[in-house]
Amino acid sequence: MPELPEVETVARSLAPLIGRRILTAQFRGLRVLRGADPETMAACLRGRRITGVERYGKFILVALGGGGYLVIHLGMTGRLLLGGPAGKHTHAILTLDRGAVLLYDDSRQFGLLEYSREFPERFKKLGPEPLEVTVEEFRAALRRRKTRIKALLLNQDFLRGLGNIYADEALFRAGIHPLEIASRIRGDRVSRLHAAVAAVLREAIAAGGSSISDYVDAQGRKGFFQFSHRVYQRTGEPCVRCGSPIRRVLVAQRSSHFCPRCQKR
DNA sequence: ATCGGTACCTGCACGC
DNA sequence: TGCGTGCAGGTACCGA
Repeated sequence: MPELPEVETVARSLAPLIGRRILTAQFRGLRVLRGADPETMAACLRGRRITGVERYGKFILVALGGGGYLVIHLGMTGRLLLGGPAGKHTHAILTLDRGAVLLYDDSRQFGLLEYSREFPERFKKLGPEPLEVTVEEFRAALRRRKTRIKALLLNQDFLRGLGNIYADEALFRAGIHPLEIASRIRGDRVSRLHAAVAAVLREAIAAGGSSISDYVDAQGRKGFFQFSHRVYQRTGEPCVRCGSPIRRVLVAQRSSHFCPRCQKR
């Protein structure tokens, strides 16, 4: 489900929580706590006021009054829902004042919930925000890497927030083959890729993200950027630009979709 | 230090 | 109906 545009949309949809106080926190599936003790976690949250909700890469950072953060990563199938009944895959239930309830659902349990007293240590190694990185920084970083460009775009230490959908879509827009070696992308192609990444992310945020199977924001609304995908999961369909059938290759064990004619190596 | 491969989990679509 | 296979928005960890 969640890459930068989806996480941004979810974070925005959590705005109604700002100013609310957490009354109780219950945990069921413990895997998403990654070994943390559920009682300790609940005690860290109980009685705290939510002072802000922001996105950092693909993470959601819920700031708590008096310091400290609830750090959330949605993994592949995580959902935050304001209200609604708890289901089979509900792993956390937070009750808040004025009757609000926040559920964390995650069927595959690749997501993460943690409490952090300080700005999270794990954030320090992440790369820049793709919507903030300058073309000069982007160029310099590309030059140092010998890996395939698709794998690099997925690497959160390079840029924080891109995932499989938007990496494929950005490469298509820039006319770059997913197997191209990063350091061999030079000149105009670098600026084209830099601009394509920003453009596809901005458009996707404006569309509320891509709802591939069951992604919804915290208020249950679907995104509609899936209707604007040009290559992602369009294997065999004609390229919107040249009509060639879209192909699929594995790069770093992830499906990569591209047009063999518009994206030559 | 970097890189690619594998593991982690559940659900779904598909062919038989 | 069921069974096996492959695939899915993610990251951590391992060894080369």
